Amino acid sequence: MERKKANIPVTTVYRLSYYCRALLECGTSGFISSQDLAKLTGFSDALVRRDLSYFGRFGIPGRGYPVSELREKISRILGIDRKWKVALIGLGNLGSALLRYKAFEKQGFQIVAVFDSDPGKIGKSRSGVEIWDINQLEKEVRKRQIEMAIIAVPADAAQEVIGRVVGSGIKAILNFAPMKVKVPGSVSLVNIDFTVELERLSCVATR
Amino acid sequence: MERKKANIPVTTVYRLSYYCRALLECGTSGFISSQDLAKLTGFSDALVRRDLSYFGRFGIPGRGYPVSELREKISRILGIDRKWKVALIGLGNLGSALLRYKAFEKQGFQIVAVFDSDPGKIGKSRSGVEIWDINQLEKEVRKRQIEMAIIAVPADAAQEVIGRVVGSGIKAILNFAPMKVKVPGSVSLVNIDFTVELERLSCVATR
DNA sequence: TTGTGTGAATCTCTTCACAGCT
DNA sequence: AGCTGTGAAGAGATTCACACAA
Repeated sequence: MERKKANIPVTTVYRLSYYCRALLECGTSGFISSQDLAKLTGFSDALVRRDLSYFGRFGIPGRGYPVSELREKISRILGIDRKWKVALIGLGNLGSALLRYKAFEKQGFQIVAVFDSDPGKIGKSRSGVEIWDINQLEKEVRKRQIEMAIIAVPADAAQEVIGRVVGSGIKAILNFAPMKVKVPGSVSLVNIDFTVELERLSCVATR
Repeated sequence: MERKKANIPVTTVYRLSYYCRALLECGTSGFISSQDLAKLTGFSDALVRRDLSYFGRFGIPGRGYPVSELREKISRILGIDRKWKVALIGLGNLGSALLRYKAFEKQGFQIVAVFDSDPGKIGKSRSGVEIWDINQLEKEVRKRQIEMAIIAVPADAAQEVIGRVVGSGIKAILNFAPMKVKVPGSVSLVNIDFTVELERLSCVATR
């Protein structure tokens, strides 16, 4: 295990995504300076250098960072230098939209199974993916080696569903349910809460 | 204008949403302590008190915070003590899901017009909301007094669309397009970027 | 006695500024 | 000359701890 990330700001990880995205627009051309990468992403050049320095010394003084190499390094750090098999849980409005959302697949996040509790949906398939009863979760996760779950169920079902997901051995959860769910420390959880973001917007717009 | 918010951490605003949500589960019962509110939300009690203290002295030593009153105060601060008229821009997968998503309406965010560039959609209506040509944006915003926009268009269209939205006089934008867009300082912008969040998850899960 | 509100300490993140590498 | 990598300073956010109000 080469990786040991002690004091890396959470905000750094978040910015890495933007660096990576910006680098995709730089072709494979030779080098890019922290200043240029800063301009492309809207952060400061010092911050770019600091962020990258947490993971090694990728730059060459007087030149900058080698574009392709840096992109690969960041991809590796972000864990997107490979495919992730993902279970989508909840096939309501949002779940259906996420299933059809092509950007996930393009980034290497493949939805390989959908789970729902509606008997009218179970057994069918959508966008080429089979829909399973949530009771089959553990079995399918094992069989298909699913490593990540996207939760798109109503708030009142979220905690129970997440309990099952954790029980199935999945260690990475993206939760869209507007609800503070609890998971063990060994499980990574990222929340996307539309309502909270809307309220944040409404708050800053109200000042 | 009573409001003047100098040094309030951005994170505080975000937590207010969670406090508000937790308070909804407390009925109208008398008082709640910072400790109890902390337990309900997962933050520390000192943080709860600090957060609330930015906006006034709502608590009573020895008792706690009056539940209903606090809920009202926070709603006012968040700007959700009223209705917001919202334009949805982009009626693809995500846009359609957002239009049907009931939680927005329930929180007082009413989608009163949809805009798209697809001639096949323009002029029709969905979920009881009319679909307009994006060229009609300025006119409709004025006519309906729309104050907020939700952007659900592809990344490559986002900056142009947001330019138009800003031009129409809207001062609050929730952007789902995976793209760092620029807006003038007078406009509030909140981004929800699925890909960035997925990568963040993949990163922390990879360590 | 209980629990708020808040200075002071601590911890975390960002910027400054520059030595040193190319 | 140009740009990285990084100590040190600065800014920001959180926790500590306690005076004081009910």
